[in-house]
Amino acid sequence: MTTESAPQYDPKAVETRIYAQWLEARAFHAAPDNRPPEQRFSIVIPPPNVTGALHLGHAINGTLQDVLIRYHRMKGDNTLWMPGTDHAGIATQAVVEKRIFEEEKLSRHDLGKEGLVKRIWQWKDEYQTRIISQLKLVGCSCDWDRTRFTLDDQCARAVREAFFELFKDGLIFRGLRLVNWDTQLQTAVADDEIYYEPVQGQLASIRYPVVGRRDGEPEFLIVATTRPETMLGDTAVAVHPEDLRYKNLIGRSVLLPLVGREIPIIADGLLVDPKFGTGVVKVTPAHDPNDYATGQRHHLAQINLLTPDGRVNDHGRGTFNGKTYDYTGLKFATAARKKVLEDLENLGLIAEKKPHEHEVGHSDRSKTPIEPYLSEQWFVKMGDVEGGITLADGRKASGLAQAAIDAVESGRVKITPQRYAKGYIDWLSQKRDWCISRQLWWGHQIPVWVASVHCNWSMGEPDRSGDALRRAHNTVEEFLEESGLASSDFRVDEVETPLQLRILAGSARANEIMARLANTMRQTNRNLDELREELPAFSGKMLEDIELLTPDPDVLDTWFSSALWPLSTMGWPARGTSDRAEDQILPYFYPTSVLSTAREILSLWVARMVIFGLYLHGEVPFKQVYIHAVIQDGQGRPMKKSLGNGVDPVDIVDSHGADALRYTLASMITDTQDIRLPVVKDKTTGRNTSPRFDAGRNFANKIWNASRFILSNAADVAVPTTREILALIQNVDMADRWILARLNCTVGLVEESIHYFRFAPLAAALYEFLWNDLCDWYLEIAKNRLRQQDRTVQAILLYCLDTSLRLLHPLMPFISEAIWEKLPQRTGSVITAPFPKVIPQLASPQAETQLALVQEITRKIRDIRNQYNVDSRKVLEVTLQPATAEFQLLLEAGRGIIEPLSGSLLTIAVDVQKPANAAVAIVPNVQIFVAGVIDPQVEMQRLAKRRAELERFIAGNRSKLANEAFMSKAPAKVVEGLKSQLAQQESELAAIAGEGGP
RNA sequence: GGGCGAUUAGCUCAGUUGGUUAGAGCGCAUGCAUGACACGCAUGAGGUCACAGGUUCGAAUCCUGUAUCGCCCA
Repeated sequence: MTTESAPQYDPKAVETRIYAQWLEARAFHAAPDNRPPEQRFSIVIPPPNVTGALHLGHAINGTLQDVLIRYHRMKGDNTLWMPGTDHAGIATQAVVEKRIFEEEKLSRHDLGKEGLVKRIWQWKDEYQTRIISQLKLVGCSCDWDRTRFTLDDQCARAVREAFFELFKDGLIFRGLRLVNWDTQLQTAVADDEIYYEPVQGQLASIRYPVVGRRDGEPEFLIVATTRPETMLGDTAVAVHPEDLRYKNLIGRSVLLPLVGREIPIIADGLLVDPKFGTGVVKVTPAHDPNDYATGQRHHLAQINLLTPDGRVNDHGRGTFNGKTYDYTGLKFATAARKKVLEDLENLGLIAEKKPHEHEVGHSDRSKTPIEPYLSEQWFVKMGDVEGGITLADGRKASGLAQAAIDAVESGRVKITPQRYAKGYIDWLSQKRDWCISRQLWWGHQIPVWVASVHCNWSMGEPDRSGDALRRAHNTVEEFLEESGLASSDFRVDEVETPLQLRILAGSARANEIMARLANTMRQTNRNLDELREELPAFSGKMLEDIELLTPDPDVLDTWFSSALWPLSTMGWPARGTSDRAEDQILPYFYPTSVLSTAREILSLWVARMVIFGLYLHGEVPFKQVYIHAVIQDGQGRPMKKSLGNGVDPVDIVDSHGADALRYTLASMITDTQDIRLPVVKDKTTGRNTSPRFDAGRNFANKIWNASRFILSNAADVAVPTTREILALIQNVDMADRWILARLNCTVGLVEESIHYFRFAPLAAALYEFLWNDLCDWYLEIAKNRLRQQDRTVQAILLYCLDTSLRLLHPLMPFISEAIWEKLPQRTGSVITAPFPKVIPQLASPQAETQLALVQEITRKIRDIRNQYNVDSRKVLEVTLQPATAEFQLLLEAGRGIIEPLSGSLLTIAVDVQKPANAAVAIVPNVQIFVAGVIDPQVEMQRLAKRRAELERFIAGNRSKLANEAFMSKAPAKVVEGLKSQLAQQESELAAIAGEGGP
């Protein structure tokens, strides 16, 4: 033990060492044991993307989770914090591609799929290491032994199983739908990966000739569009059914310029606003979401004009007025648009062109404009299903989305703050199918294989019901069974286009076998011997019937694996069948206790975890969702790389220490949705920081010094037990009683704050007790008594310190451990010390009232000293005149506090005379006279100010008490309070008047 | 367009079911090298609780509307 520690707390000197000690002690590791469910606590970390390093938002969430985790660990719960990272499909691929292009001028096509994926794995290794080391620097006590990655084997197994289960039950399907298409990365992207930007464009009005025009009818219908190139794919024009201008034309048709296609004039009240523009709208089902919906309503053809890389395909040509127009190969929204406009202009079919600003969706990853694109994708069916669905626990639900809605509405999952539940439910209520396929290289391959039936014998029999497919089907099943797979490992069905079978690999082994087989079949010179070696049962018969076996080229949306995170990290689909304790974590720790995350992924991630949890495992993934506030800079802008306003948590750990970072962040986290952190550039390091973190550093330093003081004054005393303290308080003075009551109160506040996720009040409770109560008052009171080696004070101080360190530990783990080590006769680590409990016998409202009076008197005397500029070393002669003998006793008891802390010598008496030339102050029931400092003018001012205040209060209170409505309706307690307050104010005023004040 | 949130001291924010004189930290002012701490101590100044109505004996708090800023979903 060392008591000669430095006068300034140096986080660098202890943090690394202490973290290593915790790891060494395996303090973060959790394994199932026989504790009952109510004594288990688990959190799965929202896995940070391996895209890049952590930012302050991660530090906030890491801090909050660690507070909960450390608290529950100390409470004696079996506590698991499951860590890991997310492969973040499109984001990571885009970042790595961009980096490789910048540094080596190589595209993904130059590297090839294998080459690129290898490079991304390198990137992932680097960033995962970095992310984990950052979390460690912040002090996070995750069970690192269990660290998972969404693309590792265990997670991949869960993904395959989940896909298989959903598919089997008809909840995954393939369909031709309009998706958001990134023409640069050439993949579908999710709605949340799109940002909208105003673009200065042009609104062109185009004339479509009416076919078979009759007298009195217009020659043209005029449509306005900002995307004229899409007209090539128009399959209708729409008017409002009630629009008298066009009523007669409904059911007729127009001739599509340039293309020469006759397209119908339809009536649609949803698409068309008759008051807007000409009241005629072109309909391009394959290139606009609203038009797509219209097309569905009216069974219109969908003509896709795009190639995957964003050029016009073969549909982009036609003949009009005897002339051929061809746009194939042109970039859709640029070159094709220009040429379409030119050609229309030449034909005299442009009625008007005017500038028009509109919002254009851009891909968040490639920054290029998004095109709505009609393509074949995989979807999870979110809506209600006829006959309902069966969840893994046997319960029924009308559909996946509905199951997740029910979970929140029934309270099985609680969302805090509650207002966010609405957004969750609203989003799910749309029950929109979830597009889960992405045309990327980085991600989970969709566990589906497509077998093309051999042409030799299928010729002439291309119908679905034909023998050919049935035979192929049987062959595949036979083969798979011969390969040693159970029928539960795969599924062959979904005959989609003639002569193709889909084979779903539902297990790792099935997937592996399919890959081997596909590989063999791809070879021109099929080396069957090699395959036979591995699969002895392989007869070769398959090759007669199946021509080609190819993997589905797509990967899964990242959120698919993220949605499985609570399950996959705990080993699902293994359900703890083995005897090894390590395999039992799913039944033991699932459902988890809390999920802490930011609001932006409430629907994308949280809702989907609930869906998969219920559907695949029959249980919600977490009982509580806590949505934390989002950090912004001082101007309320999000912290962004492009704005250069981000603060790196590692920089703050470096400059202020992890505890200061954690404390400061927690102190800012309230129920509001945003928190602002003024950001400044540090002049010496050039890095972004914030003066706000000084608060945390100062607090840590205060704790350090208070501890130093206590330990140096009680070095040879053991920390008393609660029992010893309870014996002691039978015979202690008011300050001792008071500080223990305050400590006890703080325990309650801390527990309550953590329980309700109120992190700012948690930080405030710790601060107020340690700084205000303990340091500012009790330590000062104790100083004299310590000089006399007062054993009671020593014991109480050590008891307070010990309890405080435990209370502090969840929020400020390093410093609490560093000081804990110095506690006399203490063994072990604070990380596993029992968390303090509220002890009713320690509460003492009486001591709190008594000390409040003593503090008030002390402050009044200090105030007078200050106002009169009396040297701090000069001892003041002060007379206290209590209202009653009872108060006289109280003041006598407080003498030992007031005198040293105000630098005064007290005379206390009920019937004392006010000394001449004394400054006066009044607190309830006590008059204070400070002798020998009077300056009539200053005194006059002091009293006048107070008198004015009093008169205002008194007037207000009197009028309230005179108000009959108030007296009859206000609760008695309030009236009583007001009356006694008024009495005090009146007596104080009288006292001031008695002084001959103004 | 729909939903949600914010507006309280110079700055960043508390203020739990309406009830005594609206609080904190930083900053500011004054004084202080005091045997834990100047990353400190003591004291103080500083507020028409965005605005306008309403409910109530009583409103920062509840209701309605307005303004400004922001977020989420389309």
